[in-house]
Amino acid sequence: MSREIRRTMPLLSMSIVMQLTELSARQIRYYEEHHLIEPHRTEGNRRMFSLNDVDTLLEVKDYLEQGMNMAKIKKIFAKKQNPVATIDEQDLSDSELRQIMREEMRQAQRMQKSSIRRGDLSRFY
DNA sequence: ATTCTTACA
DNA sequence: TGTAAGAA
Repeated sequence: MSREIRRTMPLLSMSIVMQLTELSARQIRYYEEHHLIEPHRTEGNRRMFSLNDVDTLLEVKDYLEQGMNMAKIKKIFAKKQNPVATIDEQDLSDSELRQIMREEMRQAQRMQKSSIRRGDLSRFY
């Protein structure tokens, strides 16, 4: 199974993601409304999150804890998807840009160090 | 028992 | 953002 599939496969319930991220259901749903994540839905309309969703939420949480508002966070993710086209150099300040880069590094480390090994998910159930 | 949507002190 | 209400 490719790594891409493992990270996008929808397998985490709301309650589990709440524990993993320490965010409230209200917050998680709110960030979804703002298109920061797009969890899959089950037949019963329940949200199913992927490991990528969890990583994104953790990144959002970091920005939030540093006092950033939704507007700025949305710009950050927008730029992450479109690094060239609509770049307004004055959109984000230099200090904000540096802050973003720090989070990117932190994010990159999480991707490497915390690889989910066989059996690891069992403790969540 | 859990999660979903909608609405609001 | 929290929380309550009603539905699924």
